[in-house]
Amino acid sequence: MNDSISSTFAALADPTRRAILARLALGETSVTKLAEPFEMSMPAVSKHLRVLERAGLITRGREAQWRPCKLKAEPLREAAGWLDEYRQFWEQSFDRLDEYLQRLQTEAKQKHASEPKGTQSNNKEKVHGRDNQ
Amino acid sequence: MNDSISSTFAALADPTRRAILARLALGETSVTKLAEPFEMSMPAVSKHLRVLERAGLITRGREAQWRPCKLKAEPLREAAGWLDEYRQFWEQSFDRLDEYLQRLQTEAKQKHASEPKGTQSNNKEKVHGRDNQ
DNA sequence: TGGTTATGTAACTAATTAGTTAAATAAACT
DNA sequence: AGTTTATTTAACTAATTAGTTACATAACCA
Repeated sequence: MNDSISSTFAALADPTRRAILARLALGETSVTKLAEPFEMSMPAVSKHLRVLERAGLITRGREAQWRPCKLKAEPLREAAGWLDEYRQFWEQSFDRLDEYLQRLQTEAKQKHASEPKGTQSNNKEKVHGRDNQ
Repeated sequence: MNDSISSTFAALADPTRRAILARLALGETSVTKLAEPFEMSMPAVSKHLRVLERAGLITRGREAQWRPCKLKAEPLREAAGWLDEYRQFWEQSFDRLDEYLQRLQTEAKQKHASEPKGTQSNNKEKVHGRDNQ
């Protein structure tokens, strides 16, 4: 498991490391600041940072006694590229869900035409969830 | 590490499991068929399948003595959604690379105007690599 | 020079992972 | 009923991971 994409996914599989990346998305910062939100020793955080560094997700500079960490998004781009090849599959299932919901809607209308308009398409948007993740 | 996205990324961190998903993208198939390309015992493959199943990336049916595996892309959609929040970062660095390459081009033109046209923008596309990953 | 602050390394532990072989289950075939 | 085929479970091992505490390094500050 020394290929680039494996070490990227492995690095992303830990919530602490994802939180660190989220913090770094707000800007470069020191190890101590990064460690603050976690109930965990500094060496533990240091180890997480090394994992992120090995995966190429961060770089570390030097500024006096601080080692500011900086997000490097290139491996994330690779990972997104890998996932993108499967996009058709989740979009396909949404298409089927759309059909299903539309059929439900049609059947409901046929049974009793009193259902207020717009309700179904609202549900559809929520289930899709493309905008609010 | 029992949250959905962590177990998804962890499942994707192994090349064997990614290869299994790639195979399943071509269609539902049996455990034995899935195991064929790998120099690895059946129980090992079986364990990989359990990891994928736990992550919700596959489901297993029953058809006589076969247990056909089927790709479920929903967790991939979640993972892609998580990554997408970082899209601006890799696009941003590309923007900077664009600027850099454009500056190189401009400087090269100023030094000796004999550089054939179109070469630089070709390089730019290759470095972007949005189409050929 | 000596103290403080920021960070990394060493050595250890417990839990998890990825593999193995051998045995169990379950359905089909004769 | 007995055999073959497909798959899973059990029991084990070696390697890796995520954490700990104690110590080391390195730069600044008085």
